[in-house]
Amino acid sequence: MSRMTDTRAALAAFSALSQETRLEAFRLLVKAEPEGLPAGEIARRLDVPQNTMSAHLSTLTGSGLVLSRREGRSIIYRADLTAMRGLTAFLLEDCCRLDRETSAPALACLAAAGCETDKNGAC
Amino acid sequence: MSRMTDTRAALAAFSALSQETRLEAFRLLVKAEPEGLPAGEIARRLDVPQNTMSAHLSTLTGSGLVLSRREGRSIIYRADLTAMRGLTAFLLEDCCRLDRETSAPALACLAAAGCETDKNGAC
DNA sequence: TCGATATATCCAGATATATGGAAATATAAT
DNA sequence: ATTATATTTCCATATATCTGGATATATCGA
Repeated sequence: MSRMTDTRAALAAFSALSQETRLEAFRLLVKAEPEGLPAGEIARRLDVPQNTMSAHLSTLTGSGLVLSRREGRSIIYRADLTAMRGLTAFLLEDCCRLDRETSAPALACLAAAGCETDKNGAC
Repeated sequence: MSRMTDTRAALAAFSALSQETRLEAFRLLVKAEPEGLPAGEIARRLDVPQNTMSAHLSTLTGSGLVLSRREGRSIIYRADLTAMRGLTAFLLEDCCRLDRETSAPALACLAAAGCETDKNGAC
């Protein structure tokens, strides 16, 4: 399920990214791939109280754009590039009116253009 | 200025697309390219009161994703595919960490993959 | 077990957004 | 001029979101 199948997921993703702190956090996490970052570190870097940041991270996680795992006392957050790719595909299918069959190679094309690839070869 | 240069524009765009009625309206407008649709028609198709729709269209216009022009008594709304492309590029630069120079051909690549092209050959 | 660290949850006030009735504006036709 | 049409603006209410203090939970080390 790497594709944003319904509007629901897209709405959640857009909503998550429509808040400054969350957008910054997400960009931070994308840059921090694939290691990810602990919640406290994110809060510190963005200079936001930890509980406020925690609420935002929860929103990001709920939107599907971010994943988390516990590691000792820390909780490590990671950007979910697959979901990100899905959101981009959703946008492309609207913007460029690409259908599913066409957008798949289009995304592969982006991968070829230099972006990070996962095990499936997509960006 | 076809590129989403700062976070401001991206935030406004994400915010505009994070509401169901607006997302539907935007998708409708993308499909209606390049003719566009009058406000009333959009309201009718989405079954939303015209003043409510007007407020949403105003938000979309303010975000830069949608353009409008008066035509007689009607006001015709159109999706701004250039802005749309900018938003996609913003996403790609985060997701795939493409820089400006790389994302340009990547977008052209998408155009080649079958999407609509404008006079500059981008999708 | 106790204290320290990392994070989440609870809660409430502040702020922003969504919604739609009523009235205003702009254009067109008669 | 008057009336009909298309849309916006005004305004108030309802709803959702943001924020951060206080507190709870979970894990680790001594």
